[in-house]
Amino acid sequence: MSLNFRFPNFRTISNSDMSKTNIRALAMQLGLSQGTVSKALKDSYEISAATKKRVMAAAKKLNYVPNAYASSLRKKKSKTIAVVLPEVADSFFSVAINGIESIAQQKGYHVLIYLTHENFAKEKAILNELKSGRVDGVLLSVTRETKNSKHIFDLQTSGVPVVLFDRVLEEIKTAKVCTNDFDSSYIAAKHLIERGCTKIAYLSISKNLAIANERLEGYKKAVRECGLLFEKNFLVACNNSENYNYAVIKKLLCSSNRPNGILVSVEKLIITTYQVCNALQLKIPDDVKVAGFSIFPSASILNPPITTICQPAFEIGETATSLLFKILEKRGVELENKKIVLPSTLIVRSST
Amino acid sequence: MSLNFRFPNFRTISNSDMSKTNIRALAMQLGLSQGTVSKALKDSYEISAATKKRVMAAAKKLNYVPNAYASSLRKKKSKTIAVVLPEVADSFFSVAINGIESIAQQKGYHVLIYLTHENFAKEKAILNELKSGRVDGVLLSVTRETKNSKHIFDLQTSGVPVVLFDRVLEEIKTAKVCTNDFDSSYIAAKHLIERGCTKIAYLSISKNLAIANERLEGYKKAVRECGLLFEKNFLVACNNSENYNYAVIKKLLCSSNRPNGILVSVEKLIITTYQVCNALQLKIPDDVKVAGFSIFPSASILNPPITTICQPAFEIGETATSLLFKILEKRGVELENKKIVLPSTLIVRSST
DNA sequence: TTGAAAGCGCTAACAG
DNA sequence: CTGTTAGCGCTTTCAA
Repeated sequence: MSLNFRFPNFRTISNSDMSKTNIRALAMQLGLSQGTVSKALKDSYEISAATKKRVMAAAKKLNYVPNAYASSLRKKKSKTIAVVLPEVADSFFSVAINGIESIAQQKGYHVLIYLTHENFAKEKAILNELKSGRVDGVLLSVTRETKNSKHIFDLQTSGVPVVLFDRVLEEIKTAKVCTNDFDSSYIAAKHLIERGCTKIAYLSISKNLAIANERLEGYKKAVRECGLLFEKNFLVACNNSENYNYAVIKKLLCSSNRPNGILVSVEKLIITTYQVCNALQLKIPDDVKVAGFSIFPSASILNPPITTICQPAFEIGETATSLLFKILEKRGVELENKKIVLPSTLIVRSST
Repeated sequence: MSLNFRFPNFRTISNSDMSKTNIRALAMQLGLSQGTVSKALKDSYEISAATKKRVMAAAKKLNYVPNAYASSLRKKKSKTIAVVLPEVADSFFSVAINGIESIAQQKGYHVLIYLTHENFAKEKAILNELKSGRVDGVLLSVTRETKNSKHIFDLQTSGVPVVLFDRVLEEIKTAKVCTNDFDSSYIAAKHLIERGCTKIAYLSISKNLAIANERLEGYKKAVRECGLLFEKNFLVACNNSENYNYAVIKKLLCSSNRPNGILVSVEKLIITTYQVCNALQLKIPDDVKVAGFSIFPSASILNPPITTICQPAFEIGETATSLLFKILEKRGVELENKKIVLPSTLIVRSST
């Protein structure tokens, strides 16, 4: 008569059969209860050292990995956050994601990523889905179409904290992290003026976005202060279409009253601007000086190297994520409505 | 005596109380069973049109969003995939993520993102965690340190399909999507030779990565075929440190036997190469011609515009994801070990 | 120090 | 067509 017969629950521990080991199987193998195993695995003080050791060893041997969703369901915590943003093929956002991921990984959190592609309806649908308990919190940078914030409010109301970054919305009561858009735009415009620009155009991307307006206002302030003439055609509204943007920038630079300075409010448009200048044989910086918001790694090897307002993208991502965790850890009720501003830096290069 | 008293389960439908509505609450409000509500919500043929309508209306009114994890737990499907890759602040990967996300969103799947930062131990830990049932499948691009593939095999064995993209591992039996690294490297090297380069250096990033070796071999073949002399110092092993890379490239270009052509195997190193050339006052393409693997959006406005081997990053992401879904939908057992090669294109610009 | 039992919210088989 | 029931795998009282 074998030992196995006497203790039918004690089977030789082996990982040869391919069924996914769950805590019940593990407990059976060990001749312990699920509860005990569960506690042992999380190193609970209630469990004896010997048992813990045995449990850990068996878990390792059987390659036991606890089911994430069972645990989430039970604990009502998902250890997951969502990042919702317009675009990832953009230096700013991809570096920001890096910052976000680094903090999340450090905290043992998982990161879900959702791209809105600047589509408000999609943003709404995504945030609505996130009420499902899938995530403990959300990091959001809104689309350029987002005016209304009800969808965000609803998500918060359903118990999911939201932290806004970069493209923030003032009206939402929560922590926000962004850069000093107004000031840095002002500084950049001033810089163009100092370098001799008398007619400065501004390339914008959105009428709704607070940060776009901040940048616009910073530019306007500088222009106004210096008493420069301001033609209405100097304000160029760009959008998501490269062809369209190329056309309007070309029109700007072909006009009889051509600007001699351009402030570009967003990275993508810098490329278009350079391309138009090349096509029109306009020399930067001689014919027209260009500065722009960007964190191009290639800024220094462009032709010519471009003066940039460099945003602290990584830090913005990190900070927003840390803030979110503070809220999740309930250490941060007082963080509601806190706005953290991480300054950009003007890096002067030969384009101005 | 009120109706409410007679039918205590019938409360007026309202969303005023803040408790998160679950299916039970919804069912109670409606005076139906959970099962019926569940079926009605998924438009089951078993349920009458009238009931469906009533249920849908109430769900909407109460802002009911089903708990994702309860449902995942029950169905043993997470509707989630993971993307595991070295880096996101890199044009190639960020565009690939775009492709991935677009297909996933279309299929109603969620995307978890994990960065390994070229760290093999991290890759192992991440893949191990993904045995938790958190995801239905994984898209993986390995670190440059990854030699061993046991961790991947283990994940597959635990029932999670893995599709490799870009940085693939031949030994793993699964679907793979990459570009024609060997051929395009060969073509680029040939191009340099046609443009008059007689001494071509190659900047590499990893000894393990299959794709790095493919690129290297393509280069070698071209050099060999054309009978060019091959100095061992023309093979420059770069790594993750910008300073180090700058130093070795500088050394290369300062050597008495300076190459007059450089093939750069990875985007980041292009910037360093340009910077070194600028610092040394070497003229591209006169003193040295440069071509590189890259999908820089700014390639055309560099000084000079750089000849690139342009990888179909978006399509690689899309294709890998579609393949993964085929496998998940069990339509793809025969896809095991299928390798899809999406060709890169050489875009000749003034750097050569 | 360990075990038993209840239940997170949902789905799916089976009954009615 | 609708209801009942039994779990998915885990954690957490509470009892022993």
